[in-house]
Amino acid sequence: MSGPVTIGEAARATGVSAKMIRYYEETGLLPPAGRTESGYRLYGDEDLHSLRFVRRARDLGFSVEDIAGLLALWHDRARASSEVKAMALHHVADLRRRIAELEAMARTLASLADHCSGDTRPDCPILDDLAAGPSPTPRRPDRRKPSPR
Amino acid sequence: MSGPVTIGEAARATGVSAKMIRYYEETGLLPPAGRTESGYRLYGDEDLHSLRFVRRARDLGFSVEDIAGLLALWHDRARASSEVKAMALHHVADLRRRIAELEAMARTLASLADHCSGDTRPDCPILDDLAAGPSPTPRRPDRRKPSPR
DNA sequence: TGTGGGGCTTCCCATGGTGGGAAGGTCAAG
DNA sequence: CTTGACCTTCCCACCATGGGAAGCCCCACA
Repeated sequence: MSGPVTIGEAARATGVSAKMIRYYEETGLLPPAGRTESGYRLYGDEDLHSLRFVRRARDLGFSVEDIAGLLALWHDRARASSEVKAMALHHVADLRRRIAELEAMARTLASLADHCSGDTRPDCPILDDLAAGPSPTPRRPDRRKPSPR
Repeated sequence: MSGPVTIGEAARATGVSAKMIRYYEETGLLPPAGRTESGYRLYGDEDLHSLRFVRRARDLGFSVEDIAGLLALWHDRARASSEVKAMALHHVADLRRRIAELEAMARTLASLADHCSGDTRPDCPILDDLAAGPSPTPRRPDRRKPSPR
C-alpha cells in the first residue's frame, strides 16, 4: 500500500518504459500524471492499472489509437460488450490479414530457396526470380529480348 | 527500342514510386541515375531491371538493407548460391517468427472474444483480461474446433 | 512565338512507436 | 556539502513511405 510512485518505479512495475509513459501522456492516451512540487510525475494505483492495461493491449498488437478506444470503453461502466467484442474481432481480422501476407512471402521464398542448390556455384533461382518477377503470374509481355549486353 | 525514360515513366514501368526511386538513390541502394542537361533523371533498361528487382524483393518483405546485399550478390557473377540461399532462409525464419507472434496475439484475442457475450451487457472478458494481465497459466486454447457450448 | 499544363527538381514535414542522449534540476544517503 | 541516482524537457534517429510547396523545364497547340 505504498503511495504514489515516480515514473521509474511505475515503469518497473508495469513494464512500460518511462519514455513511453511520457509519450502516452503527451499524445493524450493517458491523462496528465500528478506532479510533486518539484515537477516529478506521480503514479497511483489506478494509474499503474491503466499502464498495465495499455501494456497488455500493446502486447496483443493493438495500435495506440485503438487502445484509446479500449480505454474509453473500459472506463465506461455502461458500455455494451458488443462494442468491445467488435473491436477485438476487427483486430483479429487485421492480424489474420497480416499473417496471410507474411505467409505468402515466406512460402514463396522458401520454395525458391528449396530450388536453390546452395553450393559454391553461382546459379541461383532466387536471384533469377527477383530479377524476373513473380513466377506464378505470367510475366508481363517482355518486349525486349534478354539481350546479352 | 525506346531510349532512357524519365522518373515518372520508370515509376509506372516498375511499380516503384518516383519518391521511392529518389529515396533509393539518396540512400545509396541504387547508383545515381544519369541526368539530362537540365537535370532530369534518366533510366535505361538496366536501371529499370534493377528497380523491378528491388520492387520484387520488397514485395517479399526484405528490408532495404538486405536488398543492398541481394543486389550486390546479383551483380557478382562469381557469387556462391549458398550465400543467397542463406539470406533467403534467414529471412524466411524471420518471417516465421513474426507470423508466430501475430498468431499468438490473434489466438489469444479470438479466444477472449469467444468468451464475450457481445450483447448490450457491459460484462466483457476481453476488458477483464486487458485489465488483469496475461492469464497466469499460459493456457492453450485448444486449436481444434471449439466444443459446442 | 506565346502560353498552359503537366512533369521534373529539391526541400521540408509527418507518420508510429521506440530508443538514445544532452543539459540541467532534485533528492536522499553519507 | 558532495555524490550519485533519479527526474525534467528537448532534440535526434530509426524505417519506408507519402504529401506538398516553390520553382524549373518541355511539349503541344493556337
